[in-house]
Amino acid sequence: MIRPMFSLKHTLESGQFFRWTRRGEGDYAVHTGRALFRARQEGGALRVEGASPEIAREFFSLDHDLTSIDAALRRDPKLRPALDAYPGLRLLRQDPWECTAAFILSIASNIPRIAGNIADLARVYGDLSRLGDVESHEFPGPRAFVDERELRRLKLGFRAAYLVQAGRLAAGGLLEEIEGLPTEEAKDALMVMPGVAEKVADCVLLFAYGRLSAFPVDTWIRKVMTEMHFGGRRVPDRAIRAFAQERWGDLAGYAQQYLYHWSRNAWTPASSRGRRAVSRV
DNA sequence: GGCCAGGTCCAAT
DNA sequence: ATTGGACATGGC
Repeated sequence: MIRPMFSLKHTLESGQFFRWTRRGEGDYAVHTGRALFRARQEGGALRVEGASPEIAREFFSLDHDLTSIDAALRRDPKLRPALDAYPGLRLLRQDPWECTAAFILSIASNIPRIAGNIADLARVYGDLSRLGDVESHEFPGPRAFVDERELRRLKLGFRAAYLVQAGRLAAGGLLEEIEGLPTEEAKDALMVMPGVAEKVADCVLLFAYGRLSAFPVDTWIRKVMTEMHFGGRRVPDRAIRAFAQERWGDLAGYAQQYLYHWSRNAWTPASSRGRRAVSRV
């Protein structure tokens, strides 16, 4: 395969996608939509088994001109540490329903738990796929989620009701209609779904529909943005989104993903600087 | 053990 | 148009 600016590791491990397992250094099994494949990256070359190069190219957004995106964002000095930390990190193009469900499950949760919830749903409702020695269940279609009690037994909590109702709307074709809409209208359409408000809608726009201007504001982005750009004072999320739009325009989504990943792993907030070092896994 | 987690919804200012 | 709590569950 070609060798664009790309890091499989940084892309998969940046918290935008939950259906992967690491098999070794630079070696991953990926399950997205109906595609189960193995992806390996050694010395820059990307090798894919179990899916066509077209599928991989689409999923990993290898058509994005990341060299230009990086150069443009790099003109912002405050973004450089995050850009330098994760060269080759790309926004994915995920399956819309799978992505919507995943970020409904993300509400007031954390990455390990989200991944666990998704794996449970797939195990219970999804068809089994095989690729060599890898077994993985497909993420179930929107019609699978009809029984809220059953979902609560899988420990989805209050998210269970959201998932059932969002599934109903998705089964009715809502997510297909969104494809051709301008981003603002697409966002309004997504927000018709229970459990989908500004933040989740922005995640779906960014991670599934390739709307690179979308800027999801979660607790981490709120923290890093208020400290870096608002003097540490709490401001409405809409002010943060407006600031991001103004500063990064159509690349705000890329800025967001680098900032998100960086703020969780490398960034030391001024509020805790000078105290004991924070240790993370 | 209380607090917070890639929030959302609803009711009461 | 804003603000405070409730909502399930798990991890620290």
